[in-house]
Amino acid sequence: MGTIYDLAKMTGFSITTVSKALNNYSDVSEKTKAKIVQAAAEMGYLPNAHAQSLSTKRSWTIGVMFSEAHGVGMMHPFFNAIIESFRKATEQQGYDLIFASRNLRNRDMSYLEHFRHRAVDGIVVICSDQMDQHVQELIQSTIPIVVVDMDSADCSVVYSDNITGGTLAVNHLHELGHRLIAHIAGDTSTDAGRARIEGYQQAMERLALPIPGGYLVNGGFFSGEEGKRAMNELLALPDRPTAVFVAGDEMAIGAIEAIHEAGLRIPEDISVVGYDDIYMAQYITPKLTTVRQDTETIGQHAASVLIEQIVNKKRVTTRDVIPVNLMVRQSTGPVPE
Amino acid sequence: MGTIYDLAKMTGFSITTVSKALNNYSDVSEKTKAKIVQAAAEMGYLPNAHAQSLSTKRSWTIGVMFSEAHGVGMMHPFFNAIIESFRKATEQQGYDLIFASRNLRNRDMSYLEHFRHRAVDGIVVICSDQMDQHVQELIQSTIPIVVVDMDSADCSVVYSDNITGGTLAVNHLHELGHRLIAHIAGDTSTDAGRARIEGYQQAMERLALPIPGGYLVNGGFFSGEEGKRAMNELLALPDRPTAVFVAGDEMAIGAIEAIHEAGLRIPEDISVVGYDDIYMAQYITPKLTTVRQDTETIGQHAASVLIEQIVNKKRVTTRDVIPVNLMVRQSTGPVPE
DNA sequence: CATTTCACCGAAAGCGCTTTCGATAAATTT
DNA sequence: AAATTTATCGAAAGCGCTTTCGGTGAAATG
Repeated sequence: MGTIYDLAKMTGFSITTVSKALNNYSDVSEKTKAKIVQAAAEMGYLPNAHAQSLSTKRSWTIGVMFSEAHGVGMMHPFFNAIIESFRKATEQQGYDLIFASRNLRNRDMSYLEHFRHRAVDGIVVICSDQMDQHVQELIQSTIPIVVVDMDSADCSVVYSDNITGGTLAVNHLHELGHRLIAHIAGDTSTDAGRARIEGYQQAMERLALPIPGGYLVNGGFFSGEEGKRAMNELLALPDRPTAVFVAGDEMAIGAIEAIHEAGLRIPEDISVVGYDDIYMAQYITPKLTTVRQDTETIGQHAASVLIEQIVNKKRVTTRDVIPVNLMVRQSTGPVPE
Repeated sequence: MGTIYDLAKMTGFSITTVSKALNNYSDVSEKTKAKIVQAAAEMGYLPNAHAQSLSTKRSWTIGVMFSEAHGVGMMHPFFNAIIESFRKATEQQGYDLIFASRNLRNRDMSYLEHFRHRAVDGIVVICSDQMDQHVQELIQSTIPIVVVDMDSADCSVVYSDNITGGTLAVNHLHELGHRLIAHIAGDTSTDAGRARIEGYQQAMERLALPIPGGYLVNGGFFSGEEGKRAMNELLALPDRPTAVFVAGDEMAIGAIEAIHEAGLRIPEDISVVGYDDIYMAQYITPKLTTVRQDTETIGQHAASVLIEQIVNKKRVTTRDVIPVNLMVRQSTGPVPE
C-alpha cells in the first residue's frame, strides 16, 4: 500500500512532483521522474482509484445493467457472450465493469441512481424489453450510454439485423421445398421478437406463402420450456407444418424435445431452424441449423460507441445493425413427401 | 446531482449535521433529520461513492476474478450460474461486483494490484487451476477472499463434493448392470478433474471392477470438442465400454455427438452420464443423466463466507464442500446384451 | 438558585489524489 | 552584463464525504 505522501517522503520531492512524475507530466525532469517511478515500484505503490476519481471526476468504470425482467440475468448464453466481448473490448481501454443492482445497502433505488452514486463513466444496458422503466430512465439521463438488443431513437443502440435473420431462415426452408412453415416467436414486447416475426412475415409474403391460422405462435421469453409448449401447440394443429423457424436456440431445443417426444424425426419429418447460434447448437443432436448472431461484433461495437461518447464527453445517438448469417447444419432437410 | 454542501446551504445546517442526518446519527434531532432527508429527496441528492470510500475506507465493492486460463471466461454455464447466484446474494447486502482485468489504462498489472487499486472490500475467484500465479498471489494477500471450485489450505474455499459425484455416477451405472465403465476426465491440473477421477476410481475399486487400459481418458478443459475427441478414442478401443462417465456436461454433449456419428444409440448401445447439470442438459436428446452441482448454494455460501470476513475484518480459512446429487434422465439405461 | 447533565449542532481535520499558479535557478538572448 | 526565456519544482486549493471533539443552551438535579 502506501500513499503518495509516503512516496514523497521517501524520494524527498513534493507530492505535486510525485503525482506529476507518475502521470508523466512534461514539467518534471527525466531524472527525478526515473527516481520516483523506481521508488514507486520498490514500495509497491498504487494510486487509490477512489481518490483519483474524486479528483478527476473520471472513474474508469462502466456500469452494466441486465434487464432482469424475465429472470434471465447474466445466465442467458446470448447476453452473456455479448457482455464477454464487451468486457474484453472495454478492459483493453482501461475500464472496469461494475454490476450494480437496485439495492444500495438497505435502500431501494433505481439503476440510474445507483450508477450516479457510483459515478460510472458510462452505461451499457443489455435488454430486450422496450417498456422497462429503468431502461427508459437511463436513456433519458445524460450519462453516456449504449443499449444492446433493443431499438431506441434517444440513444446509441446496437443490435442484430433480425428482420434479415427471419427472412434468411424462411428462404432456406423454402429452398428445401417447404411450404408449410411455422414460426415460434419471441414475445412481441421485445424488439428482437417483433423483428424476427416481421422478417418471417415479409419472407412468407414475398414467396407468396400463406400463413395458416395457428402458424404464428408466441414462444414467450425464449426459454426451453416455452419452446416445447409452443411446439406442442403446432403439433396439435390439423395441418401440421413441415418446418418451423424458432426465434431462439434454447427455445428451439425445447421444440426439438417436443418433436422427439411426439415420435417424429428431425429433419425427416420436420425441419427446425433456430436463432442465436449458442455454443451448444453445434453439439446437440441433430446439429442445429440456426441464424448466427455475431455477439463478438455486437460487443465490440457497443464498447467503441460507448467509449467514444465518454472520451468526447457528449452523447450521440447512433444505430448499429449487425449482420447475421445462416448456419446450415442438420436440423433442416428436404420437405417430406 | 448536487453535493452535501448544496444540501447544507439549502437546509441551513452544516455539512456535518447533514452527513449525520443522512447516516442516521443519534445526535441530530428527529425534526432536522426529517427536514434534511426531505430536502435530499427533493434535490435528488445522492452521496458520491468515491468520496465515501475515500473517507471510510470501505468501498462496498467485491472484485471478481475468473481464471481465463483456458479462455472460458464468464461464458461457461457452470461458472456463470455460480457468479449469478453470488451476485444476488452479495447485492442484497449492498455490494456491487466489479470485474477487473490485468490491464490498467496502458499499464499491465496483476489482479491483486488491480484490486488494491480499486480498493475492493473482498475478492471472489472462480478458478479451477491450482497453479495459476495470479490466484496464488491473491490468496497470499491480506484482502478477504473466497475461492470457488478449487481447494486451498490458505483461504476460504467452497466447491462441490466431486469425489462423491464420481462415485454416484459409477454406482448408478453399475446398478444398471454396466461393468465396462470408462471415464472421460477433466484435466488433472484442475481440482475438479482430479477429484472426479478419484471418485471414479474409488467406486470402481469398491465394486471390484477393473479399469481396462485406455478407459481413463483425459478430456482436457471440459469443452465439447475435447469431449468428442476423447469419446472417439474410447470408441476405437478393441473392448469398447458400455457406459461412460464424463466429467462435464458440455464435454458429455460432445461425447454424445461422437457416439451418434459412430451410428450408435444412447442409451441402448452406450450409456453416458455427465456432470454439472447445465440448463441444456434436460433439453437435449436424449435428456442427459448427470451429476448436478448446486450452483445456487455454492454462490450463496461463497457470498456469506466472504462477507463475514469483510464485516469482521479478519480473514478466515474455511472449507465448504457442497453436496451433489444424481439426476437420472434418459442417457443411461440397462447394459446391452 | 447554582450546578450538573443532556440534547443538539458545527469547526476542522483528514481520506489520497490532481491541477493551477507561482517561484526559483539555470540557460539564452540581446 | 542585463534582460528574457526555459526548465523544474512546490504551496495550496479542491474533489465530496466522515468523524472527532467541543461548544452551546435547555432541562434536570441538588
